[in-house]
Amino acid sequence: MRNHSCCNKQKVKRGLWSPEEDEKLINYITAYGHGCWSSLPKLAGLQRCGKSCRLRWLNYLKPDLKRGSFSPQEAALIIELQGILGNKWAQIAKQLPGRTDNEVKNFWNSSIKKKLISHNVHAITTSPDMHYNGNSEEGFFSLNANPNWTLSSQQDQLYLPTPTPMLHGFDHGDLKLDQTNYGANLVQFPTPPPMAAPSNSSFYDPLWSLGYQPHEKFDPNQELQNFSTGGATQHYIGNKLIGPSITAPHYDENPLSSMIPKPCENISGNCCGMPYLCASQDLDPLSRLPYFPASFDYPHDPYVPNNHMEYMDMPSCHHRT
DNA sequence: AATAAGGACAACCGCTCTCTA
DNA sequence: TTAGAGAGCGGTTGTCCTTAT
Repeated sequence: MRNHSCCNKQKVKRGLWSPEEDEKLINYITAYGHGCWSSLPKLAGLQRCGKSCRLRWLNYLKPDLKRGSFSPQEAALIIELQGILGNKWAQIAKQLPGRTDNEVKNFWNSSIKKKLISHNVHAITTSPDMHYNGNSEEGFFSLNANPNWTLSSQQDQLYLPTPTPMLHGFDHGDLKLDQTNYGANLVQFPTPPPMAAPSNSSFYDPLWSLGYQPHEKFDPNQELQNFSTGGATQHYIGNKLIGPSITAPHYDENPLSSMIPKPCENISGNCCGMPYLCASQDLDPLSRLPYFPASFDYPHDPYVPNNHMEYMDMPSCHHRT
C-alpha cells in the first residue's frame, strides 16, 4: 500500500487513535497551532502521517466540535441541503456549526439514506416531474418542471426569475443564505391559510418548504387547491393541507442518494398547544422532525410562528398524476 | 449464553484543487 | 508555464457496539 507523500520516510501508525496520541496532538496544536500538517507529527512526537493528524484534529479533537446525535432541526437542514447541493458534505457541514463533513456524511449514509430509500423508492422512480440532464457534476436541474428555477451544481446557486419578498422569512436553522451565496431565498413560507388543528395524525416533510412559490393566492373558499412548489405540489381541501406530491429536485443520478423523505410517518406532540399524534417520535431525529415541546417556538426562525407549520392528515404520499 | 447480523462512526484512500517556486 | 507539495473533499472500508435469534 502506498504511503502519503507526507509520510513516505516515516514508519507511521494506522488505525484508531489512542488517548495518548490524542493528548499529544491536542497539546501540540494548542501550543503551536497545526502549521504544516506534514511536519506536525514529527514535531508533536507522533508516529502518524500528517494527513491522519489533520483528519483526527478536524473531525474529532477540535474544541468547537459538537458531539452527540443530530437534532431534528439539523436532520431537516441536512436533508434540505443535500437535496440542493447533492453530496457536498463540506458545504453542508458549514451550515451546521460544530459538525464536520465526515459526521454529516456518516449521518446521511447510516440514517437518512436508509430511511429515504425505504420510504421513497417508488415515489421517486415513478415521478414524472424530475428533470435532470443526467450529469451530476455539471448539470442543471429544474425544480419540479418549473423552468424558471434552476440550480447550478457548479456554482451552488439557486436562481429565481424575480426577487421574492421575504414576507415570512425562513432561514431554516443555521442556514444563512446570504452567507452561502445562493443569491435567493431558497425557502419561503407563503402567507399561510388559516391552520386547522390536526385531527389525529400529522406529517411533516422538511422538503415541502423547498422552492415554494409565494405568488399563488390561497382562496379559503375553494375546496381543493394546489400550491405548486419547487419540490412538491401542496394540496389543500379548504384550509387544510392534505399533502404534497412527492417530487423533488435532484441532480445525483444515483437513484438511492436522490431520495427525498416522504411524509409518511405519524408524528405527535404538542405544538403551540395543538396536540398531534406520533407513531414513532421516540425513534430518531428524522421521525421527530416536527416535534417540539409545548410552547416552544420554532427555534431557528423567530419570524415563523409554529402555527405556520404544515400538517396533513393523509396517511400516504400523493403523487401528481 | 453464544453467535450472527446490522448499525454507527472513525479512519483511510485516492483524487482534485490551490499555491508556490 | 509547469511541476511538486500541501490541503481539502468525497467515497469507501474497518472496527466496535448493539440487537436479534
